Amino acid sequence: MTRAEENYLKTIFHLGGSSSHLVSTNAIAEQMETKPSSVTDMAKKLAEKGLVEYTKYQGVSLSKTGLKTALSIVRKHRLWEVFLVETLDFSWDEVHEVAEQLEHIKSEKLIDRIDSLLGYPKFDPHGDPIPSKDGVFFEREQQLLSEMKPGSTGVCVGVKDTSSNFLKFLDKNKIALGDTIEIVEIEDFDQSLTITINGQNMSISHQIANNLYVKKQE
Amino acid sequence: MTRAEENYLKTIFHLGGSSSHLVSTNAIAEQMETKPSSVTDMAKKLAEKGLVEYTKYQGVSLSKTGLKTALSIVRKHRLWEVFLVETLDFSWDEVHEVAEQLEHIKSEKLIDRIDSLLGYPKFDPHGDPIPSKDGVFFEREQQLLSEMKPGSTGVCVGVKDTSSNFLKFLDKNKIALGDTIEIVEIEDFDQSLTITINGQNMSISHQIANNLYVKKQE
DNA sequence: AATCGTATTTGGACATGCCTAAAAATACAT
DNA sequence: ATGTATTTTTAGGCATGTCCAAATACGATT
Repeated sequence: MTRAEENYLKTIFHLGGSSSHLVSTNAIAEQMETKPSSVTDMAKKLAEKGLVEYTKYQGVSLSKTGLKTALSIVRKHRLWEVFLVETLDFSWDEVHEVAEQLEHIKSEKLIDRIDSLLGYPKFDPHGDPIPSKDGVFFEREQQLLSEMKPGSTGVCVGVKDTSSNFLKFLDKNKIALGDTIEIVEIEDFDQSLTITINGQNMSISHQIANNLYVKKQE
Repeated sequence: MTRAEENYLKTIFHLGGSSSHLVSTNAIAEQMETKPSSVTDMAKKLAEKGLVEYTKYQGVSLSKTGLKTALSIVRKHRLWEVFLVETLDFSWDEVHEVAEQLEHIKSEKLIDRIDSLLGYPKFDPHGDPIPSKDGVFFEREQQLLSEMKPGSTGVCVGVKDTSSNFLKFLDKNKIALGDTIEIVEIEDFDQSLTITINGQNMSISHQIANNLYVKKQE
């Protein structure tokens, strides 16, 4: 299993290509910043190896073993992210790049020991769930802050955009996972929100709210 | 800097190719388990990039920047080995393979934090010195146990052979770095040694003694 | 059902890093 | 000094993974 193959499987997984949902050549190319023709080549190769199902002009989806492989890479990526933040004091906006490299290290013992060192975390620093050794993970009940109604309350559980810029913005405004947010009001003309967080009122744009996952409080 | 380039530089360093000492194509090929013709190709490429000096039919040696790069890879390899043993409870005979992969991770911050986490160790689990960030390291005063005279005493400081087999042998016989060894006698016909270690007498073959570094005690 | 525009695939090409087989240079004999 | 053995290089090829440009298929519209 080469690094390129692993990256393709991971991307297909992130684009929802599990359980026979088809992902288009174009979508993969865009996500990976490569060309559709390269994707076609790799699709053939992965299909050959039984890691994806591929139908010409239709798209690809992960096979059972393909999904298993993808999950193990995602697991490694997210565990390394936790390690970088928890053990080495990286901030959550600088872990992605390094984890992209570390996720390809081949040693089951290594990742299991890291898992144990960290106390078997269930979520990574961005709130994404970490698959267990045997590929099980819980999709947490969540929705975008932008989908909530005024008057409702939620706990911040994850981010959709994991770009450094967005994460730094959250840091600067003291918005962190675990914080409780109440929606006070939504402006009609630009969809911006007034929220209460940590006892303070503040205004955030629709774009921000559209990239923050919250868990609705009853 | 590709992974292959890094591996070549590391190998040249280990074969003593610093400070204008020439290393032969064949030696590199053998060490890397590849063919001499491949080495020639890479030698040209590295010379092109200014990382080695290369004269046809003579051999290669590291340039200043080549040495710097090699040292940074060796530093990373050895720090990761310490991390695996100290933090993740790997045994010293199973760290090499994984460290071979980890040494290629590109993140200065990562390795510096690992260094700090470990308390800036000076030696790796096999007793090899760890270069500092700016490439400085101390070659410890040492000699092979097989070169010592009967009646002399030394402290075990390193291993020459780092193969899993040899290291497991040492474990099994309770020989560890830091132990004091006294040479009682050397057999004439097979060069085997009788030594006192941890208050016990034992016999070891010449081959074993030829792979153990000790520091002579005055 | 024909057409237009987009998505996808094909064919040909390139860089990297490796290989084999043959040629060239060097080293070592006598 | 000359021939032989060894080392090293060259030449040509192969696999991986990428790209571009051209050809092809799809699907939405009419």
